[in-house]
Amino acid sequence: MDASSDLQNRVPRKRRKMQRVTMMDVAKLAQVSPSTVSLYLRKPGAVSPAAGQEIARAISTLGYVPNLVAGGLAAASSKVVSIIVPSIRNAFFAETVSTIQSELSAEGLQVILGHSEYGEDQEEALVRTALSWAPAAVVLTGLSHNAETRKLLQASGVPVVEMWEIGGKPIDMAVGFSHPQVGASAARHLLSKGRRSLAFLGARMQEDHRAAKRASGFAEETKRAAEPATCEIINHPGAATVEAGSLLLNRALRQIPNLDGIVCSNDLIALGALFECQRQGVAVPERVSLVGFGDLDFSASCIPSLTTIRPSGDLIGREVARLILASIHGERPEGTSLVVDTGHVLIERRSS
Amino acid sequence: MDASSDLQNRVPRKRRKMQRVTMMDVAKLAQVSPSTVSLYLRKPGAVSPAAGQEIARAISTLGYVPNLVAGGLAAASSKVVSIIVPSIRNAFFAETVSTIQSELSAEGLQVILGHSEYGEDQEEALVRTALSWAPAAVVLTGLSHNAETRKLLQASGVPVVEMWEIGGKPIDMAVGFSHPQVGASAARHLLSKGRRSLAFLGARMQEDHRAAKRASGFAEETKRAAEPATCEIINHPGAATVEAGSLLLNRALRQIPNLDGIVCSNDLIALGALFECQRQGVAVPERVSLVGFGDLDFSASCIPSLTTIRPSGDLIGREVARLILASIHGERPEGTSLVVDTGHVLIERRSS
DNA sequence: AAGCCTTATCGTAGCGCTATGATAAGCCTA
DNA sequence: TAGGCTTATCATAGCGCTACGATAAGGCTT
Repeated sequence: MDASSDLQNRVPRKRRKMQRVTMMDVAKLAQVSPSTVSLYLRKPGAVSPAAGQEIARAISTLGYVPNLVAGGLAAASSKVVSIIVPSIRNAFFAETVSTIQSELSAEGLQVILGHSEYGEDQEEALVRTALSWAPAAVVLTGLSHNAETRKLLQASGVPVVEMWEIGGKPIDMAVGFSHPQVGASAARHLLSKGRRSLAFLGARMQEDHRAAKRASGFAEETKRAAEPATCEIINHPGAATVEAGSLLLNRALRQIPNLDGIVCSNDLIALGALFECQRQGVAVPERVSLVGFGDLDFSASCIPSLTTIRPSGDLIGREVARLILASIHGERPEGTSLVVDTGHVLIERRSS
Repeated sequence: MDASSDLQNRVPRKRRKMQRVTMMDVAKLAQVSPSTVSLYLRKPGAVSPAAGQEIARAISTLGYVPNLVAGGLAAASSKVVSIIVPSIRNAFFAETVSTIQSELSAEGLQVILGHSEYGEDQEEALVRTALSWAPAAVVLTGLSHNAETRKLLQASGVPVVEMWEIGGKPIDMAVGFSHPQVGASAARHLLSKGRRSLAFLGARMQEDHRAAKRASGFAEETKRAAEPATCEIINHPGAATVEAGSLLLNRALRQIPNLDGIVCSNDLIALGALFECQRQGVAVPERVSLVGFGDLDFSASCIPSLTTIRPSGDLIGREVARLILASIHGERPEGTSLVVDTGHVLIERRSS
């Protein structure tokens, strides 16, 4: 035979890999069409009870596991929600992610996780891969992103929720609270206790813009006070840890002779500061008042118990999930950008 | 025309949704075939430099984002690794997940996260959905799973890593350490300090089998001691929190008159116990020695600093990632189940 | 009983990509 | 210069599912 005929009647290619059980197999066993199986899986109410039972039986006898990848491709949108946080090690974000995850998994959505380590370029890369999953929604942390990230997301048409911060223009939706207001609340609290030489102890504020905003809100409220008061912002370039808190406290003690009020960028730092006060013989709250942020696990139990500001990562998570589900179900008021303020609560305990 | 001819020459269906830019578009612009673009994306070295440049240019002008869902379907295995932990709120797992994620993302793998809340049936459901992603690997926590979970995973042929525990028969691979040995180390340490009335304070040990194993390892080592020593295991049914630690300490003080050595199931509980000792006027380490587990952030800084056992969640994460990558690249010795012991280290500080 | 709705089910064309094997284009070697 | 080997590139058949539109089967009207 000649070459041209060879081109025409080609041998069927070897199939690469037969996967276990497909929807087709289920359909055959249940004596219905694949479409009906698919329909049953997506909207069980739409098929007749008889067919439904037949299909359910077939699924269980065959041990059928639907292939979400194929489904995602066919539906042009996969059942994943991509969440990008600065760090999962951070208890705040862990709580929120955990809550979002719980709420979404009830609706059959998966969570894909990424952490940016507070880098905007790294965040952009994560957004890029997130979008290659054709996700049902993307969740970002904060409102600060580089231009490319915003462009990518806007162009994608995917619902986007920015969480843990409000007070700027969101890409799409936002759930969180105002960080400057948190700083201001802390300042007012200390001022109301008669404290006049204040310090804000923060970590990694070059990158953690939200912490920086709490600091500046704090500083501004101090300036605005009726009685004259001073305020210094002290930053630790490393991570916000208990140890950083100890270091920061010592720096504050050195820099501010009459220091009598301290706000920490989070409760871990506050705990470190508290321990260091104890070591240095600085009485809390007698000589200095201490206010944290986050209301972590230990904050109510430590000695003295820690006055802190609770932002409720849990509530944020629930609201994020709610907005995502509403968007997916098309219940969202078109055109308006949705912003939910979850607020914050100052919890007064013994340290102030 | 009759019905049968109508069946034959049907109108082409409306396409549902055109996606932005496809590989085809890139191929057209770069004047090569789609296969070449695909090849370039997967193995850049395999295409000529000239074609590569052309393709790269096309990708950037069009802003092409590859569709991983389609890729996953075609390749019969998606670039996701599914990690199932009991809880992300737990600092241990957060650390490990974070590390795995970092290591894997360098190889273009995504992490899908699930949390089982210490429920085996919930874990099974998570494994089921995990498998519907045709994942490159599945990571589970611990060696205790229900029969169905094991069956599903074994049948799937997907690489499986069980982490944070060794000492049983893994489904496929395991990375972790022996929990009874951790308990035994803690017991030996307290005994060596002359402590004889010991207690193990744990939380949620009905569900947290690993904590329960640390407790029993502790109890057995105590029995085996040269000098006679007693040991009680006290369990708090709720979560392992600082507050649980306070409650547990009070119960221990009530139940054990001469209590002089305490091991806590984790450092959060130990911190709570430490605070409570301070409140109750129980001198640590003079009257009781205290040993924790986990070496969390605060353990070195608290007062007194906490003797603890470090399991190294970070190392576990790195090893898990290494095994996964080896499996994917087919560098794994066939047939052997791989088990990596990451060990544990007792860090002696002031609390003992 | 004809006509018109519903409702349940089906057939099939892609979704965008990768794997496979084929082909074309060089590049030696004899 | 022919034959044999590498590469580099290509054409195409699915991967398993969902969405679309069509069809069949009843159930009401009038």
